[in-house]
Amino acid sequence: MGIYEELQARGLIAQVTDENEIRELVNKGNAKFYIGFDPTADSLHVGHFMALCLMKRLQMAGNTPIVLIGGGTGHVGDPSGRNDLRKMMDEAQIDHNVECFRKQMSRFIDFDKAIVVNNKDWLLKLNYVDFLREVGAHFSVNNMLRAECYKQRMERGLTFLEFNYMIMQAYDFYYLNKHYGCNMQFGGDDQWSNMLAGTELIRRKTGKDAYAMTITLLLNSEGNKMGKTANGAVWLDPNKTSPFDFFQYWRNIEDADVIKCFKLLTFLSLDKINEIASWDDSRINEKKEILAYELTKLVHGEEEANKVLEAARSLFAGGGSDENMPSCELDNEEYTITDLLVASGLCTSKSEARRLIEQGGVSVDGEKVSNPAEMISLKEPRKIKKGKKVFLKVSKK
RNA sequence: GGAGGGGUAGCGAAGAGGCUAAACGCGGCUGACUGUAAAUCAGCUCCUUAGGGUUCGGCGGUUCGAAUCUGCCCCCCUCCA
Repeated sequence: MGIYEELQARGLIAQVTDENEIRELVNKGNAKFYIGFDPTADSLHVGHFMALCLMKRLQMAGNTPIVLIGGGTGHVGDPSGRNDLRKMMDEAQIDHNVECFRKQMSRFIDFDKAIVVNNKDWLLKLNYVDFLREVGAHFSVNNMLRAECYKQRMERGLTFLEFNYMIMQAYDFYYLNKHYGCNMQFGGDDQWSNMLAGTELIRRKTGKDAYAMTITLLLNSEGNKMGKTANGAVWLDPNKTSPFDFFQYWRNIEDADVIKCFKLLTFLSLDKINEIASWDDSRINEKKEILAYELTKLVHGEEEANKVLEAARSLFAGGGSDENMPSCELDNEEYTITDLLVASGLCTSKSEARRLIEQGGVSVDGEKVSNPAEMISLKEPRKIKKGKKVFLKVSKK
């Protein structure tokens, strides 16, 4: 089974421009492919993670990845927040984000065998009129408006800036094709029309074919994007999403999504995954634990994954060591339980804390607290439980 | 540039002078049942020193009283140019 068939079997492939050509290129290790990442935040998230895994898989099969970081696009800023021109990221912020991306990516991608580029190196230099003549002339507005990505925006309104995004991305592909011999682009399924614009541009400018393939979006069984929580994305940066929370996110996914996540996100072999899938449903929790462990290991390393696994087990299964449970340190020696919840960040306001206590959702060292004014001493570290799944060990600094 | 329609809690959306801290839905939280799942059911969902305080794009005005009326400003949408 070639890598292409493996990707297919895992359900990673959403759309392709030319299946036979792509299979041939990829299976023989002749693909020089790029995936673009816009540095809109200082950490990658789960959505990027799938793309990185794909890169890694293809790299392991002998193909050459090109990581394109969208420093140019970052400069333009996210058009959807267009009344906030001031919020536009400045050079330093973008460079910072780019650095964070590089660092996180190095865990997945072997940079010695990969090419890393930043599209600001060519996009920012473009001359408007030259660009229009060389590139803009090849695009039909009529066609562009028919593209799904714009159709959806047509009702809400579309700025000229946003409208040009497709052309910029197409130009990236063309540029990489010309200067690096890049013959393929991968991206999320929502990028499909932008990617097609690129293959089209290359064909028109050079007469050669280039290929595009999109990755399945990570959706749960209800059709919502995974990797999002009420508090935002699930980040790969341990300072933004702690390894424990990261682990718990996957530990708590719906039953119906478990095997899909194994296939799309882990590096376990398909044989192994099929074996796990064949296990009886009574072992569903075991499956989830393996999934969470594998992903945590990929993102945060084996040592961290072991710690977190142990912490989760001891918290939920009882017994074991509490050494690795999430913890925080506070200034004072004594707090009311209400203040403690706020000071530790478990609640955002005293009202919320009080409510939680009144509803019976808080316990300290295993004992339910019902009085919002109860004093809690931190002479010894205390174990706070909020709801059923949130644990925190609190101690004095 | 002209005409019209809008901006209400995390989101969607009611409310059109006091009965409104603001219906309803989604989302979120807690509890029950479970398997750290889903579904279901119940409660909660601005802040608070529990007296109150501060909210309905922004700043003023009218009024005993304004999310509701009014002046200006900002932003969004639709149509016309």
